[in-house]
Amino acid sequence: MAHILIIEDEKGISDFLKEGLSEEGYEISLASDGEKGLQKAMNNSFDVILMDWMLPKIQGIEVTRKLREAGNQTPVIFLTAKDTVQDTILGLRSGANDYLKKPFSFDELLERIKVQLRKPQSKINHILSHEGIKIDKDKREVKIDNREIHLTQKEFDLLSYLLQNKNKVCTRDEILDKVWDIHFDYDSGVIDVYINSLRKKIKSVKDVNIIETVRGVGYIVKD
Amino acid sequence: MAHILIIEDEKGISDFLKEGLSEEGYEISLASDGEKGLQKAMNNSFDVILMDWMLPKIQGIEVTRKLREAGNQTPVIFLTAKDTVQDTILGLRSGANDYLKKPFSFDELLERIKVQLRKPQSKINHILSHEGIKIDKDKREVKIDNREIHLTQKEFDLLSYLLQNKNKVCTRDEILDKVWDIHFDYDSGVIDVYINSLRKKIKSVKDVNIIETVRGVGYIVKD
DNA sequence: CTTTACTTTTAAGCAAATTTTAAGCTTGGT
DNA sequence: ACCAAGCTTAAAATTTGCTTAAAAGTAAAG
Repeated sequence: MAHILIIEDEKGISDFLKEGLSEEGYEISLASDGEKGLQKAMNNSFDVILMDWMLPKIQGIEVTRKLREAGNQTPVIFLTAKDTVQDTILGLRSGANDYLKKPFSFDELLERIKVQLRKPQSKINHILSHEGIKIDKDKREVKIDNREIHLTQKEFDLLSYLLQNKNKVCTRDEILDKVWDIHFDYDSGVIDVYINSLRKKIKSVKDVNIIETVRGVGYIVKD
Repeated sequence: MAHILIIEDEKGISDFLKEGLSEEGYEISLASDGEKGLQKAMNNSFDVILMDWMLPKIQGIEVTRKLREAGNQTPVIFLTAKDTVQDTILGLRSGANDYLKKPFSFDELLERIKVQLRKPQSKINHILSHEGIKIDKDKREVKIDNREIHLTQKEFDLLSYLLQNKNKVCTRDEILDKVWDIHFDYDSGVIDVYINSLRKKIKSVKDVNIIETVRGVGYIVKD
């Protein structure tokens, strides 16, 4: 689970935060002044830092600035009583990622922490796989048991669409709509031709038929 | 300069935003309802989206959700009169990156936009390298096996962009958008010409072809 | 202001790959 | 056995990308 550093000198607040966040499953570290906070932040890798503005030794804004100068990119959320627009701007400009004015709602804080924890982009959704067939949407590459096969654009789009809707029958209309961008009623044999060519290309590498036809309706890929 | 999409139905507000942000040097696009907004957001690559909550056709929260479902990671900042904690949480949970309650300070908005525009990278990306090809973005210098080759500005930008997106197909639209700053549909052979010239210059020093073409889509540099 | 060197864009011909059409053939269900 | 739906194949139509050359645009130097 994610690891959060709280840099806050008022024990009441830090205890309250620690308790609440622990309950949510976060691992918490505390620092009671700017100096200790900076040191902890530099020597460990936290997922988020909650920062007070007014702190003993070094002010929060200065801690943030020094962190960024040192190349540390850990998301910083200010939690502070300094509530003017000017303060907010200074806080953000020092390198913080968000700025919450006290008193704040704990639930909102939770949600804003989650925003910072979001992965910039998970590749997870860009790779589909099914029985040894791997589709990498970024590279537009298809591998069967690690052997690459070349698909044309439409073949790739069609196969992706079928795998994306695994275990669900894709009707001809849906396929025409989503893969061919044809939104009206249209009758031609294109789909048949492409299904055929996909099956052929797959079979040339591995003797399976993953695309079943559902007579009168469309096609399906089952687990 | 960064490109911002404003999805907002009240003309007064969108005009105000457009004027203020243009003055700051941002390029602005407008959408007056959720449907148009979603469409624009999907078909272009913006750097930030400013989103109203209550919109004709599709609500802002739904637009955000659909964007994220489709894998679009563009930062979204809600600008809305819905000011309860519960609304904020719903907004952020739908996939937004920040949430500002009306009336907000324009200066704070500006600063929060800048937060979203911050690149999550440091000096690492100033030097790209790939199979003996080294690009120094600061010096705008390209070396292949330590022999320098001269690239024109556009050639340099294009090669940088491709290397920055290593292992991901760069579509022609994306390239036109990011390298040529052309944000509308445009058909010309410029990209082909530049790819050709890049390949030629690289080959004149080392007999490799790092730029693969993905027919019907774009180009990719693979590891 | 004009020249010159260079960069960027346009345009056109060509070759090759992709996509669509069409026609005959197979198959499953009644 | 019949018929419609689906399969297979090959050829036609279309699109795409590569390559060149020339035109248009820019900026520095004379």
